[in-house]
Amino acid sequence: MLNDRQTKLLKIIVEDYVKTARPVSSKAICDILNCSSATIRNEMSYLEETGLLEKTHISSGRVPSEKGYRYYVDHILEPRELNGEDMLRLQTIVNNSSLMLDDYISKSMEIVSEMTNLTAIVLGKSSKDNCVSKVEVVPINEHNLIAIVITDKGHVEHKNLTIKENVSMNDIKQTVDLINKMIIGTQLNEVGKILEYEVKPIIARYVKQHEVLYNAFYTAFTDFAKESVTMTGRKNMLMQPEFNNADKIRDIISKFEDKEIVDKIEENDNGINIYIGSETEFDDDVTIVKMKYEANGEEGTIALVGPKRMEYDKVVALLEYIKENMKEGK
Amino acid sequence: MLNDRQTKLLKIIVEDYVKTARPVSSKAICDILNCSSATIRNEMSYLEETGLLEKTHISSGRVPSEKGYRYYVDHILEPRELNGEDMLRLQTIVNNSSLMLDDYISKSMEIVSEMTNLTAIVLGKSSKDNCVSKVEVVPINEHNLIAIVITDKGHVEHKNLTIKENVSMNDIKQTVDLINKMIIGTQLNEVGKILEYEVKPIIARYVKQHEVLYNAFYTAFTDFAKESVTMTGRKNMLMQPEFNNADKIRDIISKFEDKEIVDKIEENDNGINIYIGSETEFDDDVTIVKMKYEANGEEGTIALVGPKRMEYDKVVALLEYIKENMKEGK
DNA sequence: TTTAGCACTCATATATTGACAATGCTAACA
DNA sequence: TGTTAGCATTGTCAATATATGAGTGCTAAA
Repeated sequence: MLNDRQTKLLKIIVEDYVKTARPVSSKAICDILNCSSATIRNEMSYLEETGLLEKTHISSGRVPSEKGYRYYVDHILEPRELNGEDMLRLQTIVNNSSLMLDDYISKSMEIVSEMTNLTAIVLGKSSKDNCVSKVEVVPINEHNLIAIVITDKGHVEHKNLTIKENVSMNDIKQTVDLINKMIIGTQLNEVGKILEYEVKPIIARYVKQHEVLYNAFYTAFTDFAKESVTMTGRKNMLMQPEFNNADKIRDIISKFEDKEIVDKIEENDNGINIYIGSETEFDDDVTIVKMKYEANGEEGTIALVGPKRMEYDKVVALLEYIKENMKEGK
Repeated sequence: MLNDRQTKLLKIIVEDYVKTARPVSSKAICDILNCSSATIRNEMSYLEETGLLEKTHISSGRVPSEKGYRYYVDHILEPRELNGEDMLRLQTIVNNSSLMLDDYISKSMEIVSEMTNLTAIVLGKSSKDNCVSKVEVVPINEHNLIAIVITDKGHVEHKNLTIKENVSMNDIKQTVDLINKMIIGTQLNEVGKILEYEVKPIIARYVKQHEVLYNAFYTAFTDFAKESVTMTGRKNMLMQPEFNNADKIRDIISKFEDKEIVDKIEENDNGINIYIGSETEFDDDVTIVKMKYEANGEEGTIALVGPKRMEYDKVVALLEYIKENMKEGK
């Protein structure tokens, strides 16, 4: 455990380094803590022994280590009060009552990304537990149909179906009616089973080209499971000095293009979670701040990605603000 | 105009430089052209006077200038025959008959991006000239509806509508029926007018809360106009050595994030168009190869973006192959 | 426990050097 | 007239040296 002065010191070093991106020297701190640089150096070397600080080289100033950031986040950090300007920008979105939840979230995150210079990620609301509330089929021409599935939480997915053989409009209608009858109210991830074991046997009896039709719908439904990921402000974060060499940037970009890695962000518990450096499985210089939300029975995850050296207090405050204003029903 | 040997020389230099990314020396060419390096140097210096070649420094080998690439593309380039492996990979997509046009294109471009190490862009089929073929509204709960618009070419867009005041289900149904009656067959970019001048007056008479409903639908339709842009393989192109400094990469990434710049690619005539360096309004080191297509009455644009130093012959061959196989109706 | 002072270390910037890869030019040659 | 050999010239690249300054660790004294 750190004593009062050590805690203050760590806080100062983290926050100064976050601001300037330069190792913090003992001299720079004297004034703030009212003691000489030598005293600071003594304390610094203790914090370094504890593993909370690091030097970039033997005679450099100190930089927070990963453990240092972790300690800061766990024990020192308190959400910063939002400044008036930021508050105002977000407020206009909160107040726009014609926005539905999804739009409220993506718009807010766009702004947050800009305000923090971080990359904002909105992970597709996991629609697995959405229930089918309507299936619709619209013919485009002889061989093409559009299947539309709507869930009870307001998500819509559509898929174009191509049917090679001639299938009568009547058969199609019959199939759709049947599907509607059998699977309304079913959770999306259950639909596959029901189609296979309950719907298929029946249409096999009544519908002539049932194989063709069945396959078309089956692929349509299974495709709906895929989740969407949207990102904004990739460039913002890459402007940070920790990403000032080409290979580093390329690496980060590659990671972003690989959806699997982005998806991994989602596997964790509720509230705001902060993953620092190696904890991210992404990059040792990167921190990911993640928040699950639940509103109107719909849940999702938003995340901010940026250098370890980020304004944790501001980020947390912003996310909490978004969550706060989401609860009030949209 | 270049004589035969000069033409050959330019071709060799372009293709060698494309392959190796290193300035081409006179010595390296002797063998191919059966003459001494001095002779090559004489020819080279002529091509440099003409502005087709450049040096990176006074004693370096030669590199094609922008004008050199332009000359190569205009007068020398002939589409390379696709190699068996590439052909095969694309063929599997061509043969997958359950794919509709859009999917065929995006899947093909994904593969092309991988094969060429370029960034592939599929620009949203300009749906302006699509006609509305159906409008549907599905209620989610008291205050939220989903409006779905389907066009004759099989595009589907949907939008969640929030309605603050209490509106009766009956009013909604009436409005939707009316909209359906009035605007089916109308081009998307005409819908606005018809809504304003023909639909609005009528629902104003028959529907109680017409303002609320009308506004909801109006914003829904106007939003549909927005076009989609998808990109794959950004990272591929950034691996190229011309983008090996951080600022350059940052610059390119920023450009990609700015939709306006990407959209600009679209404003040009049919067939395959190649924009080199400064012609791109993107970056002097970048070439954009763009192809408009039209199939089944639907048109769109695909583009490949990469360094000027790209395999033009391969790129052209691939795009032509895609276009060829698209015509056969999907 | 704090502090002043000093030796020490390392990053950063700049200059120096030699090896090398090309070129341009000139003069000779076919 | 076109081609070529030879050589001086030029700039890149990598390795090495040099100076400067910022910051530390340690010690001894307050």
